[in-house]
Amino acid sequence: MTRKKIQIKRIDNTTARQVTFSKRRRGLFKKALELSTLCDAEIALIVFSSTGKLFDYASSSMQQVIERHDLHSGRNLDKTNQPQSVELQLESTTYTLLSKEVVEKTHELRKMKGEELQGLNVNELQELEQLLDASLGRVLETKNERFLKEISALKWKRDKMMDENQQLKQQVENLLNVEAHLLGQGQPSELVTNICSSADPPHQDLHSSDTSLRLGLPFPD
Amino acid sequence: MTRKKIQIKRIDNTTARQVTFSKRRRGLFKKALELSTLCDAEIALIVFSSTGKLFDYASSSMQQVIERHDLHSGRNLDKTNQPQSVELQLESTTYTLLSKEVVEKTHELRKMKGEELQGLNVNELQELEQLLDASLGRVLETKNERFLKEISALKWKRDKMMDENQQLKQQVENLLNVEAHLLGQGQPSELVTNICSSADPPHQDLHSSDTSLRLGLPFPD
DNA sequence: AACTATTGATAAAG
DNA sequence: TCTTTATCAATAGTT
Repeated sequence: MTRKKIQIKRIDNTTARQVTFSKRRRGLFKKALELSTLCDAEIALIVFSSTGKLFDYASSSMQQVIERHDLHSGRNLDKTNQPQSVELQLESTTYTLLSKEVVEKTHELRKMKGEELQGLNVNELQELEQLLDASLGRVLETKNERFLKEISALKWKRDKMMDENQQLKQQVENLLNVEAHLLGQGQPSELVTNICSSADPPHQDLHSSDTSLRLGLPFPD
Repeated sequence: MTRKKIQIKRIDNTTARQVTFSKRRRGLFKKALELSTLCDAEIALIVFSSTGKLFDYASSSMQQVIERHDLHSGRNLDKTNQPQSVELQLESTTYTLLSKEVVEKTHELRKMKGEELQGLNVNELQELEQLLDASLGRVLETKNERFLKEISALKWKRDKMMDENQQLKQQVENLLNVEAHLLGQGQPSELVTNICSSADPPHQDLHSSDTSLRLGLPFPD
């Protein structure tokens, strides 16, 4: 479909899979809407992501489309007799699966937090170590990016402020010159000298802003 | 979408509508199949043409997907009356909770694996870093314990073997003495000297067993 | 999240 | 309905 043709088979990389899911899901729902609009069709679309999140669309009402579908599939094993047992069976199956998933993910999380290492052999510990190390690396990298970004932003702001200061100083000087001229004096007043020197930052500050003091805090601006 | 762009609104011409329906329906089903395959999603698609003909697709089973969808939408708008509604309501609630838990844990796991860091601010990254660091520390500690344990066990075994060796050597010597006595010789034979020296480990081996070569492998004994 | 080079889908025509 | 073809749309890979 684009930069390269892809095989239609499960995408192993989790991130790539989620990105593709997001893109294609939108496309699919758009197509469903277009078909129902263009051709006056009644459509229901149900999608569960691999993480279990639900997305759905129905041109009319979901319940209506499903009932119409049930009628078509010759399923009139209706509601009043013993059908609920089948129904409940299905529900409990789904429920059981979900429960197992929760249990499994909980254990995995505990292992990743180093809280449940007893059951692991040395090989598994080694693997976990590598996983955590890689993860930590990514976290540090991301944090680093944020810091560098913040530093750039602050430097830019600082430079801008310095420029503005320069202009303001110039303005003040000009105004003082006018004042001096009006008063018939050749020297600027004491007051002015003080203002200028206190507004002028030391030069070494160019490479050591106070950003370092804020590391770890969310962007304070 | 081709020879000319079209408006997404009902196609009035019946023939054209049917032609478009046919083409787009195929496309839609293809996309649904691709999405479920590529992204491991559970999908159900129901389409009724304007003439009332049914087309459907489900990645697993239609009933299963519909069931799951019903549970998600926390429906108790059931079929008969409202007797089971209390029961189903409870199940729905539990189901919803479980589903949310799965989604939540999935995300947490992805964060811990460093695969989903975009949504985190610097503070959260910092916390995650600490968590991973602590976890990594515990894993390393556990691994260390295992290694030390293995080393102790091996040292103990080695010492035991050395003792046994010593005893055996003594035995051999005694036997040789007996032999020498029987043969009327005062010196032990060449053979014995060789055996003793090759069985005697060098002293520095006390502190460098071959355990290091097995680091990372499960207890080889 | 935005971009873009490519592949894919499809409107119109036969 | 099928095929062809000119175009428009979706999206995989990349940044």
